[in-house]
Amino acid sequence: MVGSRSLEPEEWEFWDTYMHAHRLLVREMDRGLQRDCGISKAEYSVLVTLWRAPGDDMRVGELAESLNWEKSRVSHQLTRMENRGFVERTPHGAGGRRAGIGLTAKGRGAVRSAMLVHAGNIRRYFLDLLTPEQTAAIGAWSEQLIDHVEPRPTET
Amino acid sequence: MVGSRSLEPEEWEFWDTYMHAHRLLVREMDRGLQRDCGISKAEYSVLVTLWRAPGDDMRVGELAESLNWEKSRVSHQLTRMENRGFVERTPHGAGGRRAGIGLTAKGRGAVRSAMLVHAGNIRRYFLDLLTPEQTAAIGAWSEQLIDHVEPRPTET
DNA sequence: GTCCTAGTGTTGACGCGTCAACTCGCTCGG
DNA sequence: CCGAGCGAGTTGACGCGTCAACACTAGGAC
Repeated sequence: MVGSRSLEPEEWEFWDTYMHAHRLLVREMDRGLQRDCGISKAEYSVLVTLWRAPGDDMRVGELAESLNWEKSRVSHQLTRMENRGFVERTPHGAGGRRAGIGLTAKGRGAVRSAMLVHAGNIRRYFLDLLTPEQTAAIGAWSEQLIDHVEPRPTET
Repeated sequence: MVGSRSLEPEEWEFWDTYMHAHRLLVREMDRGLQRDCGISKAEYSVLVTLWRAPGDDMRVGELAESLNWEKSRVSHQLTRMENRGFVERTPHGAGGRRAGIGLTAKGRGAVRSAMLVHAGNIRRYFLDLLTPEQTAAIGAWSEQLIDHVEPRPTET
């Protein structure tokens, strides 16, 4: 497996084409969110996760777990979003420890419109461009890759 | 807003799964390059592009064009890579040409090993996991998406 | 009690990426 | 000649993301 022999030209090209397509897809999705809602993809992820949270506030660790992000990344992101007024850290832990993360009213408003915009863009730039066979192929491949890299028995 | 009707649950899930898979793929590719060659994906792209360049040095604009990057991004990247000793900006002042970009010996060495490592990882994390039908589907989709977003007859 | 360790969250340094503003040298119109 | 404008390249500010290091609390072990 460490054969590391080089790829055939058409394999390189296939890889490049796929990566290029994905980059464009992500770029358009990001720009749509930014342009229409004024939020970034990272902010979107946090907002949606908090919005779907059962209780009113989450802990940083839960957020990190749920997003599959590192805690430090969550913390940095929360700092930025707190400055923008989307979330607030409630100092509600035992002994003055900051623990709870909650959406502000502004955050709740943002997430509502963002989900609509995002859904539309997923349709426009992704779902609508796929034939059923391509959908099946990409779905199967995605699951297989996830299983391969991160063997986690989340079988559906 | 546009049509913006929300997505069906299985559409959301399809999107999430695909994005998750792609994130894992990119992460593994990046880590492999970083671990085995000590270079980042961005550095890899620049190194390979310079290595494949016809002459001995390129201009920033050509590099940007070739990589499909913004010039400022190229410039920032070159600054970092110059500090690391992979490339050099040759003051080429006469005739309106300002700076040529060339690989150093270290850069040439790095690109050689990086391409092998990268090729192996593309195989391991991408090509080997695809059935021929999936390959065909992803290839077709990629080209269609590129055409959709960036209507440019890039025949590669 | 003190020390050790584990868990949780934060911070700093740094690379990556975008956008806007800037410099520099050239060319062209007056 | 002068300056407006253009194209090439750079820089700065800022957000995103990772890694390593740093609190701080809690729970034992002794």
